[in-house]
Parts: sequence; C-alpha cells; structure tokens
Amino acid sequence: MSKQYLQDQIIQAAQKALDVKLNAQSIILERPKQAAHGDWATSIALSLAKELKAKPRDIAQKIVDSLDLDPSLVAKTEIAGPGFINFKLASGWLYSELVTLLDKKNSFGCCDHGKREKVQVEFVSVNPTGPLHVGHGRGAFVGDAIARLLQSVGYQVHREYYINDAGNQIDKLGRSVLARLNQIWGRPFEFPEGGYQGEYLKDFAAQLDSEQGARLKALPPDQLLSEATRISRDGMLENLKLSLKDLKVEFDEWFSEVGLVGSGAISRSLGELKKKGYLYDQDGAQFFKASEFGDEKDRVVIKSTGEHTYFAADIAYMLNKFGRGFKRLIYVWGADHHGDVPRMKGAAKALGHDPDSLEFILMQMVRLIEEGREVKFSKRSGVIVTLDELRDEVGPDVMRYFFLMRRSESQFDFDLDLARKHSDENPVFYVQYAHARICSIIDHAREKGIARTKSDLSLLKEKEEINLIKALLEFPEVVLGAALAREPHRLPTYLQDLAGVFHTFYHQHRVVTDDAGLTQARLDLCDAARIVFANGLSLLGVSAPEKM
RNA sequence: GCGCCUGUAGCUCAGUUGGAUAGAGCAUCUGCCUUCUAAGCAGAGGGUCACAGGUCCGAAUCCUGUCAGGCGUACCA
Repeated sequence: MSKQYLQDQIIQAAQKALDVKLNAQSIILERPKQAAHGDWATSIALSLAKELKAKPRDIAQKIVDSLDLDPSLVAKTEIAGPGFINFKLASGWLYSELVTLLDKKNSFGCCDHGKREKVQVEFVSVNPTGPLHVGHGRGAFVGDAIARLLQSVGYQVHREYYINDAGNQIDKLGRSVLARLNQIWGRPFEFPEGGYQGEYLKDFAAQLDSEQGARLKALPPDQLLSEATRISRDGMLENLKLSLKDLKVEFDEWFSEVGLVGSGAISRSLGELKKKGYLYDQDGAQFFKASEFGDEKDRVVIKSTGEHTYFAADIAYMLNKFGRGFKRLIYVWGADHHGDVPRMKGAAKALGHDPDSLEFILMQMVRLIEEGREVKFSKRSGVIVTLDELRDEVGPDVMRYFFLMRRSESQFDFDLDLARKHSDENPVFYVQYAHARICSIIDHAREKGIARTKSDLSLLKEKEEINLIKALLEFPEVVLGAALAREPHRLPTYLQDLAGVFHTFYHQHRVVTDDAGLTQARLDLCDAARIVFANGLSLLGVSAPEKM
C-alpha cells in the first residue's frame, strides 16, 4: 500500500536528515481535500518545528532532500504552504493496484488486521415480550454492520442475542396473554398491573385460542398460566427470530438467561465477588461495591425478595463470555443504558479482567416522525410501528441504509413519510443505481459480442478515469477505519461519494466504443467499480441490484 | 443538582489521529436524453461551524465556561 511505503520512507529520511526517530503512528499521512495538493500529504515538518526549533519549511526541505523515492511509484514531491510535504503518486502505481483489486474481487477490502482474534458482539437482546419496533432497528443494523466489518478485517466474530427469558417481564407477558384468553372465553379476568396492553397480544391470544383453545380451557388455573407463559414466550421469541432474519440480521447464538440461571453461573459469579470482598448485605439485599470502581454508587445484585437483578445476570454472562475465550466484548446498547457502563466495567475489573476489553457502543434514541410530529411508541402502551410493518412498506434495503447512514452518537429522527415514499430522494438508490448501471454496461458489451481480453490499463488517462481509480483504491482504508472505529456510517458516506465519481465518469466517457483497446480497459475499470460497490453494499447488508 | 450525548447551509446530515479555500443529499434556480440506465450529469445561490474565552504555527475538531435539546441518575427493564 502506498501509505505504508511513504511512511517508511519518511521515517528513514527523517532519521538521516534530522537524526530524529519516528514511528509509523507519528507520521500522519492524509489525503488532501484539494487535488492540487497531491495524493498524500504530511504535516510532519510542522509538528517537528517546535522540538527542533527550526522553521517548518526548512525541516520539510531537509526531509525531502533525503527522501529516496522510487520514481515509478511517486511522481512528484513538493513542499507547500507553511511546510506540508505533498506527494503525487505515479500513474503506474495506480494501474498495478487496480490489477490487485481485480484479482481480489469479493475479497477486496478485506485484510487480516484482526489476526483471527476472537471478538464477541452482543446486540438487540430485546425482551421476548412483543414485536421489534422502529427503535430497535438501529441496534440491530448497527450491531450487524459492526460484526460484518470486523469479520472482513480479520477478526473471528461471534454474534449473540441475549434472551431475557427469565423473570418479571416474562411473567407479565404470560399473565397478559392469559387475561386476553379469559376475555375471549368470557371468563372473569383482571389485566395484570404493568402488563402488555398491545393489540398484538389480542391477536396472539385469538390465534392461540383457535389452535389450542379446547386443550387450554380444560387445564387447572396454575397449569393454564404456566402453559400460557411458555407458549407466549416461545411464540414471541420465534417472531423476533423471523423478523430479524427477514432483515438479514443473523446470530451465531441465542443465549438464554434461563440457561444461565440453570447452570448456576449467577451464584458462582456472585460467590466469586463475595470471596474477593466486593459484596455486602444491606437492608436484606446484596450490593456490589461499584463505587470502588468509579461508579456513582454501589449496585444491587440480589434484591431483598431474593431475586437476582439484571446486573447480576449481566455479570455472570460476562464471565461466561470470557470463559469462552473472547478477548473483546462489544455491547451494542441504547444510550438510555449508558449509566450501566461503569458498573459493568467495575465488575469486570473486580473479577480480574481488563475493563477496557469491554466496549460499549451507545446509540442515541430514535424518534419516529410522522406528518412532522413525533410518534410515541412503547410496547407497554401498545402504540407500535413494528420493524415488520416498516419492512413491508419500504423494504429492507432502504431501512438498513437509513439506519446505517448516521453516526450512533447523534439522535436519529426516522421520517416515516420520507421512508414510505420509496422515491429517488433516498440515497440508497443513488448507490444501487451506480451498481445497476455498471452491470448494464457490462451486459451491453457482452451483447455486442465483445470478448474480454487482457487489457492495457495505462490507456486510462482521463481525469475522470484517474479519479475513479483513486476513489476505488481508497476502499480498503475506509473499511478498516470504519471497523476499528466501530463506525459503519463511514461506508454509506464513502459509497455515495464513489457513486458520484462514477456517474461523472460515465457521463463524460463512453465505455463501449470502436477503440477496442480502450474499451477493454474501461470495461476492466467498470468491473473494478462493480466489485467495490458490491463489496461495500454487502458490508451494509444492502442488496446490489443488477437492474433497476 | 450531577453524569453522558448532541448543536455545522432553509431541511437532513458528513467532515478520519487538530491541517491548506468547511462538504454532500433534499429543497430553489439554469442548462443536458436519436448514442452503454435521466433513480443520472454540469452549473448557480445558500455558512458568525450555538455563544464567549483559552491552548497551538494552525481549531468545526482539544480545554474551560455559558445557552439550547435529548437521555440517564431504581431493590424497573
């Protein structure tokens, strides 16, 4: 890679000319915004000025004089402005990297940066008490995209969904369904306090009645409740799995809280904490000394009722993950849980794990906007726009792209009207259109009976061609950067830029012409662009249509 | 009150570890389809980067304060 090469050369030159030792991290190479400033630029002379007590431009000059760059790789080196050193790459280098791109095909953009390190990503983990709504979509898509990105840069990624299938909420679900059943049967019923009031449970109960009503009606009350609970929990979970699968969000493991409790992991984890002196009893409850690890206060792990808290289960689950050999645990959470981060890191530290190996991706809230006004949604109140409904209206591609376009830290207003329009206003079409257009060109060439031969890429000399090649070659850096920063939104940004560069090329130059050699070269360029669009979209889980 | 996130064009948002003249889409206006997809291209207008200080050769980016919005501050999930 060109960046690596330049970094090495600058380090050597600085050593030789100025007798300073630099490492690769300190050589900041960036792509200048303006083409006139070359392909790569470094401000190293500016940052060394203070330390060396010399003028930045003089330092730059000394470095440049000592550089021994291969002219077939770097065409021009110059000092500009206050002391930037600008590099212009030789076109031959671009062509050889383009060949590499064409050879790598689907794996272009992948690398082995992660060295097969085991990383666990936990996301969604919504209680199985109702359908997924629009607010859950963000976590689902961002978690999925982060997993895809990490996988592509060489990590061994394990995706998990933690199922809260034990405890209060499931009880409430069961009682809510039972109430609906009794309602249908004309039996006296009382809706549980804080139960789930949504329409979806009426429908669920009605279907349950039609399928197994006779059997259920005959059960004694206790058994009826436990049956209703079991059936509704399993049913809700099954629906969650289907919804996510339809949106191409998949998991390697569905991790059950019931299983965790049953294995005794929670009491073992708490025992461990107790042994180390981090637990104490107060008011009939057990507390973890979170305040010793920077949290605001100590946190309850066992309530005075004897039940464990979510936090207790989270600790046990965390230990379970470490026990399976994961070096890094990524939690994709809604920002409303950010207050839980210090206690989790504290528990990790208390149990002898590096708190920095726990990583929390906190996503700000999603607001649903319809007709310019915010729509409140909540499972318990029952007003829901489900992910399923949205998918039926706008399709998975639009949804995924929409949710992945924005940084996680900023609040996201999901404009229902705009999403429903399904119009060309949506940027996902802009990117997909570029891909479809390329496929169409390649088809056109095939229909004209043009046989593909090995091309001479050096025929690609036009400004728009060079710009396109450079933009394509940036892709691996974008992927790696997005993966390491856990910022999937960088991909849509890049792909939109790339689409613009491609469309400009397309309008300026014909691919299939009478010039056989040039046609071959441009078809190769199109192939390269198609590869990058396809790879980029696939990392987002968005389809790359061949026709639109 | 305290903690976390956010504030960039009329609207929705990008802006890499501080870099050279702050970008895109939508909206508005002007051109471009007998030639590989016009879901496209070319161009124009539009900015006190919330505000005030500070650090730095250099700040939308880092620090402090102020203002505004969101979230959190449970033996809830």
